[in-house]
Amino acid sequence: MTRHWLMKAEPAEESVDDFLAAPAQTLPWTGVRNFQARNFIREMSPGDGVLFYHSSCAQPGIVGIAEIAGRAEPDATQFDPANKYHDSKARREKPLWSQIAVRVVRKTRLLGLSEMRSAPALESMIVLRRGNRLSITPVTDAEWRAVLTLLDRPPAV
DNA sequence: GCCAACGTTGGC
DNA sequence: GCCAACGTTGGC
Repeated sequence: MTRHWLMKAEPAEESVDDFLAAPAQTLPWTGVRNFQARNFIREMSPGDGVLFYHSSCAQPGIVGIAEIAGRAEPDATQFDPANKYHDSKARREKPLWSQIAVRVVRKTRLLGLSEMRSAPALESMIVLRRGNRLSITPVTDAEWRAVLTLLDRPPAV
């Protein structure tokens, strides 16, 4: 079954443009170090739709449409002592964290956080809930369609 | 830089 | 298993 997700990236680390510039517009999504978000990665299937979100930046919001391009596999960065996401508790034979290939399909206009909050159709989105800090959240079919509709319109805020 | 909110850690 | 302290996220 095809599902939909919202995935947060910090553009200073990896932006939607970095994905577009990569071979096949695809990069592994690494560095997730939260169990709930990791479990979502493990539930993903190739072809799932992704809302690409920029966070911790001047203009937080949705900036592109992407899709899952592979299956969950061990996150390579957990084994690398030189990597900032290194996890000393992880073992090759017993990985703790997962990564997955993500392909950016296209950039969109910025659907800013404030515009998202002001759209009644997006009210239920987990990413908009108070105190939410999850970097990966499931998106319902209705929310997905509502976002695509909003993206086709000029900015409302 | 501030701060709310949440996850993780570790003592007991 | 409880829970206080601490660390992190992320918008502003």
